[in-house]
Amino acid sequence: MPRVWRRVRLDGPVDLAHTLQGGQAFRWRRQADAFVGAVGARAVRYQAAPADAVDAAAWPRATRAWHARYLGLTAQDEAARRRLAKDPVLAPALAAHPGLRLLRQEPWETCVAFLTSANNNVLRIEKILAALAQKGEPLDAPFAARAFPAPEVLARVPDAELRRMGLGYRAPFVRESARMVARGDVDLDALRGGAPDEVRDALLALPGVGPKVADCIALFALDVGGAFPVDRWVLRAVSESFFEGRPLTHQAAREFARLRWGDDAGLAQQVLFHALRVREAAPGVRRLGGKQPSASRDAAALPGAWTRSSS
DNA sequence: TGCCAGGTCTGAG
DNA sequence: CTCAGACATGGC
Repeated sequence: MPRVWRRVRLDGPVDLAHTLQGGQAFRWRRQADAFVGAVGARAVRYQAAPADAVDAAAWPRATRAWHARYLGLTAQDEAARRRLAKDPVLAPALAAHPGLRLLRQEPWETCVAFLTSANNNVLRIEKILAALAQKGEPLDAPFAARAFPAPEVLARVPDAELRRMGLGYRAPFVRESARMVARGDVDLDALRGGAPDEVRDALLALPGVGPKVADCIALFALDVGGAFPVDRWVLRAVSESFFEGRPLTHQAAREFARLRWGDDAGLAQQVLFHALRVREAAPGVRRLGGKQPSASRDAAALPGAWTRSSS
């Protein structure tokens, strides 16, 4: 099957490093000044646009729209950002990271990624997903890229092999979830755009999926903007920024977010998470951009991004 | 060398 | 219903 490589200019500030390797997605690789990976059945290469790049109307609109959606560069995303900017407490963090976007990823891959993320660290999550991806179809690209293996495929991988990939005790979770999704017991696509509570409850049926992972899948893959995943970082951020550091339950943090930000809670979550992690520069956290992260560096947002994708 | 990692599951109270 | 502990694995 012939592949056409297209080069598309995307508008809007995108901080590729922080967006693609900031804990939302785990399969992007840095290649010189670009990021290579796969989204669904497309191999993709993202790169900051040259400063003198000019837009061209002839470039394929559909492809551009597709990438704009994936990278969180739609008009809706901009609107959400503007609304959140009115929150005086959130505004500084938001302004400090103008290029941080909310990705719209593939549901099944996101499901497995965050199943894997529980009680795990980013480096290991990346390695495990890379190993799992070897079960997927290779994509035609000038770099190594594979589609993420379908649930039917993962459901057939023996438990011992999954463990060998580093999944450990999560192996049966992945296998059983794969089986359930393959059977249609949980229809991920049907949950797209649903109400946060309903989507979450539906996802909780999957083994290894608890409240936090469910909200991650809802937010990063199912267009549930009001989903507010509460992990240790976000819990801390909410407590410190809004409750003077008082202890807070996960549920309380989530309800607070829903009340304060409504359908924009998810983007707020990403901003809070990212701001805290950058501030901490915690050990084990990848040094983004290969340098000390800093607000000024972030503020120098990229004017756009080039993409290549087979179509 | 231990501790820790974008939690979840389980059993006890 | 709330709440410790356990939980595979490997990086730091």
